[in-house]
Amino acid sequence: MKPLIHPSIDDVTVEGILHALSDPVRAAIYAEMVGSGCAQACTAFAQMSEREIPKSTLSQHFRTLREAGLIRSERQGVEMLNTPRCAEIERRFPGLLPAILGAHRVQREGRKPAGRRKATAGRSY
Amino acid sequence: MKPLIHPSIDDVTVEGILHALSDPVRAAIYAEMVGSGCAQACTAFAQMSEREIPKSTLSQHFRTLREAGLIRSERQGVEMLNTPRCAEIERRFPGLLPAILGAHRVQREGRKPAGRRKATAGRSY
DNA sequence: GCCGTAGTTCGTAAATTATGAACTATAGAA
DNA sequence: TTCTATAGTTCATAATTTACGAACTACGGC
Repeated sequence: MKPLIHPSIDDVTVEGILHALSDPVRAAIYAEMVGSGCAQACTAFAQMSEREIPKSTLSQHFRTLREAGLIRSERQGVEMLNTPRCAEIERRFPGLLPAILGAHRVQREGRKPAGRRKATAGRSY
Repeated sequence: MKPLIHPSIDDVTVEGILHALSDPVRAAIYAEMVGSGCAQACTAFAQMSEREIPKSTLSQHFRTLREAGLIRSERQGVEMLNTPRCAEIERRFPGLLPAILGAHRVQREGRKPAGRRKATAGRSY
């Protein structure tokens, strides 16, 4: 097994991030990961988009997220724990992730009459 | 010539926007277009990325931007005038475009000691 | 060692993207 | 009106990327 590739934060590019998050499955995975707060195994996302996602595909999605610098993956026993690299990215591209995640949220919630999402100061992904 | 497709703002998706702007050429075109303030013809961007971009490719890039809802293209005499749909998108996905353009700027300017970019209130793409 | 779980890698089919060549639309001569 | 040049689009196809099943690797019990 080749060692996993985690780009240094300075090598993370906007293109890479946008590309990674332009796929609905990866966006959902990432949003869920950020939302839950704690590290999660890949399997946790197999049943994400109505249809079961094949594990080889899922593996590629995680690789894309990882190589875009969005997440860090660490083997923990038999499974792989993934954690978002929010803080680092926020330092490099201030406001980018909150804006993207916020937009995805707007889209999911579909133009609701009045959103219950106040603009809390600080990290409000 | 088929009539150009401009999605209604409600059909614009985050995925579409991210995908469109995840290409460096398109991102550069869009940034330039937003920066300049005025409508511009496609040809204006032929010499964008060091290497001359073939016009068929350029045409596809504009189509992608257009169908993602990022720009509006109108024939004006022999050429095509393109204008960004910033205001509409800002209303649908508040903060998304400024964040992306800002991040692209950070990347271009490459970690400068102190940026000369104050956080002006209002539209500061 | 053997088994089960969790992921990765490989090979190939399917989908996207890039680009030259041919075409369309428009403006301004001749 | 026809000719010519400019600006873009469309088409066909080559190159690149993505999806996913099958085979493989890694780890933790038993």
